[in-house]
Amino acid sequence: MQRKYVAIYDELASKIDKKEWVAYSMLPSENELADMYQTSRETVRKALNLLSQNGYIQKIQGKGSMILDVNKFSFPVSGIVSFKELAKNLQLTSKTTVINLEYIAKGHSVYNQLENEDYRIWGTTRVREIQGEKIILDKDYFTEEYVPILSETICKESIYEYIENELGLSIGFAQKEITVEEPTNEDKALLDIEGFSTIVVIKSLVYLDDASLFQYTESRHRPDKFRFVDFARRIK
Amino acid sequence: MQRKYVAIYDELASKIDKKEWVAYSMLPSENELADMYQTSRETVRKALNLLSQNGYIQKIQGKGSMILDVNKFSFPVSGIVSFKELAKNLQLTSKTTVINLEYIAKGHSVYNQLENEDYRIWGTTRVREIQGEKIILDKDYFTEEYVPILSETICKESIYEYIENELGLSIGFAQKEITVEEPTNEDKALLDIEGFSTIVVIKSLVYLDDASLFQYTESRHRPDKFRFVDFARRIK
DNA sequence: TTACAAAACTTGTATATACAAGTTATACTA
DNA sequence: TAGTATAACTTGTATATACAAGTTTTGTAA
Repeated sequence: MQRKYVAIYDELASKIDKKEWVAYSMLPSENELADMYQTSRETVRKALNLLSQNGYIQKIQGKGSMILDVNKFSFPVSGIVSFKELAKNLQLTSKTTVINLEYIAKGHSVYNQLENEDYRIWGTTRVREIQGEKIILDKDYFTEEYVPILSETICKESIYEYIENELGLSIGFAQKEITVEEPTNEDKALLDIEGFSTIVVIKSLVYLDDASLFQYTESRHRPDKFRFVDFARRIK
Repeated sequence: MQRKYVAIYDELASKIDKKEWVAYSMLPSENELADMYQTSRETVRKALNLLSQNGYIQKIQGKGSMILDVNKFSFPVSGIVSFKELAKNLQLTSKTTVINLEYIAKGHSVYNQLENEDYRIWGTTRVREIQGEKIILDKDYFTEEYVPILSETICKESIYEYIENELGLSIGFAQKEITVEEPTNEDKALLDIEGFSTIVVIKSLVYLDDASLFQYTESRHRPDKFRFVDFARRIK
């Protein structure tokens, strides 16, 4: 199915991103949009709810839908985004070096994190260079159940692209935790962090569409280059 | 209006929070829930969408809605939550000291942050103590337009409670940015951060339901006590 | 028993209608 | 002119129907 409401969402979001529709002005009314897209009001409302959830608009009863300034904090890094997408969006020169790619020995704590005993676990360590500086250390773990084969070439390119396009897996959601820790010896050896006494650590559990636990990741960032942007709605 | 779908959401969310319904099991089907609550399937689906957005369930086409483990990272601090709610939920002994409460002189950068020239701006600085340690420095700024009166008593209690219950303002959404900075002299003077060379800074722009910009906040945390938990869905 | 097809479930999308609730413009009255 | 009531908009909620699409169970045939 084409999914009309997603198509409408994409088109409206694109117009807001490209500033064809300027912030603080009003969207056409739901009935007007329904006419424009030759669809029903309910279908338009599904598209508008997506826009609202993602911080594009604020709906005001009786008045209409106001377009928000998505660039207030310049660039949102929230959600699940891969490093490659990120670097491309920010137009930075970036480079990925694969430090390590191997099966993790049984008994390692990731076997608990991934709640898995039956399958072996792939582990890979990668250094991310931005503008020539080694800024980020990514440690990713996958169960062999979902990712049977993993090569250095794939790790150097985009693992997410491989997983979604080649393996046909569909990523659903992630639980993330951000903390600040002291650098480990590995951090000090692999990253350019002279003079820094802390590291920002983002631990993620990533799940597929069918809610199966699939990946555990630790992304370790030099604090001066770390920035996390979030959009949150008040729960009523 | 009673808003059936919110009532259903609250009841289901509560059962999952209290673990009356256990993680990884399935919710009753949408038709069964519609029967149970004497309502239509569409109304049930609105409640389930809220659950899905907030990380309570994963919907799987053809199978049903799986209950997720909300306590995977133990406690979600995402969304817009006040310090008082937070401390209560975590059952910590906490104390708030009001350092400062005054009008901010024109020319200060918050007049730009709040995009305001016509009204004066309230500024308050507060220290948050947890388990006897001075951990968090909160600097809040409000325009006089929406908050005409602010007292030390209100700041010592909950400003949000005052704003929502007394002033009748309805908070809509917030844009947040998390970064790591060097401590200022003020941080060093007011917080227990001997031996720490970094501070986690959360800058927030808070908006009302009608999308009007209302508050600017800087919440400055000692890094060892900082923890941010997030739930993110993959945008398809 | 096994394999396959069909039926009976599940959630997903699209449409239509009705009325409630909030805002704004209009028209009327004093 | 000023104020007020009304009408005409806006979004919000609730319901019903139909069919698409994915999963599981059931029943039948080999």
